[in-house]
Amino acid sequence: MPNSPESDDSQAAKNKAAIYQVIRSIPSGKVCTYGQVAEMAGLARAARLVGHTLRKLPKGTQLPWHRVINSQGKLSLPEDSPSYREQRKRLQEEDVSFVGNKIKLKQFAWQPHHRQ
DNA sequence: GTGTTGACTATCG
DNA sequence: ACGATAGCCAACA
Repeated sequence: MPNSPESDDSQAAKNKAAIYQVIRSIPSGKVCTYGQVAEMAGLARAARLVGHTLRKLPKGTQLPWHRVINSQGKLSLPEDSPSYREQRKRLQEEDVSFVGNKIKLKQFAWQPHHRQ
């Protein structure tokens, strides 16, 4: 008999939920890259999907989206955008320090396999 | 259905 | 360290 594949819509909703859950688990004062979030959500090589998901976040979301940055240690937003300043402000309030416009990933990257 | 875009990333010069 | 390039994949026109 034919398998019962879920619709693309349902799968997309599932992926979004997985991405949300991963981001929710990032502790304060730590950051994750898009690729890392995708991998932890079971979506390897879907870094751009994480970006798309965050871009469409509802305005009043409680998700700590500001803890997701790119692999260069920079924020993936135009520096002149309100969102950029919001993200940077929130991170600095969590004691995540910037050097120029970059974060030291070696220091602030969340390593779930390491004991804190 | 096809081509373009983008809150990505690894690699190269 | 930095910009250009190619690969990637879902959303959008």
